[in-house]
Amino acid sequence: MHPLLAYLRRFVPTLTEAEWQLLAGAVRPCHLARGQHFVRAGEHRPEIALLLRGNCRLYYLRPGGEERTTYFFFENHLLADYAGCLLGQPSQLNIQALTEAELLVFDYAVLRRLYDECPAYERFGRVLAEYHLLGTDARLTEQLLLSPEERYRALLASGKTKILERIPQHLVANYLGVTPVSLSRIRARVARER
Amino acid sequence: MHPLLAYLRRFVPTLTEAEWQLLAGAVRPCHLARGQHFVRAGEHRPEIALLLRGNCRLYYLRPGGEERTTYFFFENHLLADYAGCLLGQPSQLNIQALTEAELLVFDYAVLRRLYDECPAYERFGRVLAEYHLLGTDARLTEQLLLSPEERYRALLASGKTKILERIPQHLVANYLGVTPVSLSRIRARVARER
DNA sequence: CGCGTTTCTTAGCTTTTGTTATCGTCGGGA
DNA sequence: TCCCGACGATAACAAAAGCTAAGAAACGCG
Repeated sequence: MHPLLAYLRRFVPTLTEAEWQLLAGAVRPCHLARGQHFVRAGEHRPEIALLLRGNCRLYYLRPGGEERTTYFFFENHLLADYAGCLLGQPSQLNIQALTEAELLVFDYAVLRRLYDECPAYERFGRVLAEYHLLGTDARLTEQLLLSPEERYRALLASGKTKILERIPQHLVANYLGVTPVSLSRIRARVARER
Repeated sequence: MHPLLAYLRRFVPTLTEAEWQLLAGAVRPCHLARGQHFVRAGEHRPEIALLLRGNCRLYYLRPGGEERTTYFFFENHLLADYAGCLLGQPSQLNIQALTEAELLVFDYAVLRRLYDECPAYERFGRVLAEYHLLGTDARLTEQLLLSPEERYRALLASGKTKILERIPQHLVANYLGVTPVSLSRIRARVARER
């Protein structure tokens, strides 16, 4: 099965072949070299991409030019400047390939039109937004409820081993909301007590 | 105009009177006394409420029984255990009235059925989730990018004066992810330098 | 009006984090 | 093979936050 169709059906199991064809023609492959950007702050890039292979990071530039990585993308996840798509504004964020990456890309405008023309896609849009809202909300709650050390332990305990296995530690530190030095100390503390 | 209809039309301007009638019959008023809960952790309460008057807080219970407030609701905002509605699970969170409050309530099951039966409501569900996702995402980003003092300054600079004017400071501290004592020090620092 | 609760500030002390810098290791590229 | 850059651990110091406690001010309620 086409990987994007499989992705859509995870959210809308009833999506028919005919409905899929409404989007299929707009999909094009895309390759990113390691270090290459999918979108940079200031650009407007109203495109949605399914990551087939490799991984990417989402980061912001702080005043002074310092980078802060807040999210990671792995195989079979969507990546996009979602806020930029919804608001029609330039991106605030940067998405960059951490490894070579293969994508399937389509214009947000196509999906937006399908929202009007086909209820199955409107449903997809709803369920997708709901799904991401749950994830973002859980992560915000974790930030507000847990200390840095507790957040690191929670990451250890959670199923997200891909982050710890495949992402450089100083980026994981950003993701947890601490400095790389601090995460190194936390790791030493946690390791010591076992 | 009925306040809930006005709310729906902020997200779906084309909603017709006939479509509104599909939901209108399921809506009932609800009153909360100061301190009373709309939902408590452990309960399942698959209901959506529009807050007409008063304000409420959303908080979690940490191990040990300590409360951590992470969100505030004001007039003309929806409140619900959204995750519990979507997942059909008991609530992880608590929503409590900080003042006397007037609500309009309807069952999530009704909205869920309208998703299937009426495209206008499916659209409402999508746009609502997208809107909340943008807000939650912005707040998560703020947590990851800004220091506590920067977050307080950002709250001062943002339009959310209602939070600072109408919410006790120790709850605002929770909302910003710091202790009440620490927020008091931050305020002293910020005030000193002007 | 008076009393008690809530709210906020301040202080002293401890713990953690941020900052800067150094060092060792690893890996890719010339 | 050599060199340079990226990555991570560690140390020393400064800054900030957490914790506990005490006191002042504001508020609600009887």
